[in-house]
Amino acid sequence: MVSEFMLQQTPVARVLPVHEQWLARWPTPADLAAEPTGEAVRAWGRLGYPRRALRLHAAATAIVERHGGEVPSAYDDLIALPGVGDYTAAAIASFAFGRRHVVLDTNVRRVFARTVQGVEFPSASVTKAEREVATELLPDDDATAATWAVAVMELGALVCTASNPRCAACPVAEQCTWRASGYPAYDGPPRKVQTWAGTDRQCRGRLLAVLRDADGPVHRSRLDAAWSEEAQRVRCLASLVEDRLVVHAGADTYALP
DNA sequence: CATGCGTGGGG
DNA sequence: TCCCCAAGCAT
Repeated sequence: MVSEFMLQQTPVARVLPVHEQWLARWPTPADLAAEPTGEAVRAWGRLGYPRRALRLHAAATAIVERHGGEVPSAYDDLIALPGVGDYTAAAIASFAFGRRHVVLDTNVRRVFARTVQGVEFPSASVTKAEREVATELLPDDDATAATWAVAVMELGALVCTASNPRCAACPVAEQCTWRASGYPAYDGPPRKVQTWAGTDRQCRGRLLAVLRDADGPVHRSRLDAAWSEEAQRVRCLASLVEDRLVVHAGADTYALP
């Protein structure tokens, strides 16, 4: 569950060391739930999207309150937890508990887009037809379905990659529609790339990094020095407070919660 | 359904 | 150098 939260939009290589330290410090949900949320934010480090740290902490708290401290195995219980959506609920139920679920992440979607649909990339959002294909291909029994889910996902992550796929090493290359049709280039709507320089997201990251790297509360002037554009800085600090990633500690000081 | 939300590595 | 991302979620 911890790894799934961390892997939501963050590459595996960057997750590994943080995941290891996290589990050494908080081996159970109760251990994490007993800490202030700010400790989770600090331990999250530079994985990005720090709201995931708050959600993981909130999920740990909910697990203690609603499930006796044990991570639930049922999809419906999992998806009811903060920060757990369809993918994460299915992944935990399947990978950790061996249940039969359609695990549909970006890697799996790409594998099916190529092998079944014959296109280079899947659509921007999951379609009904796409989910039906994934459901139909899923093996019937729990154990085989769970193995299938992790196998297809690894295939997408390691072989059927977004760029420079290693088709020579692909076990289903002979069955791949995209390959059979001569690797037609992607011709859908342009895939959106998120801007970064000068955005609120960058500003928030800078501000939070100051607090993360400090031992205790920091003076407003330290935050002022981290971002020169005042209106944006003020707006972003307010949004961080609103998001509970930062608290107003004193008259002119801020801290992690 | 589109948008906002971090970060640093690789092509 | 610069661009494109990488195992989503909540709103």
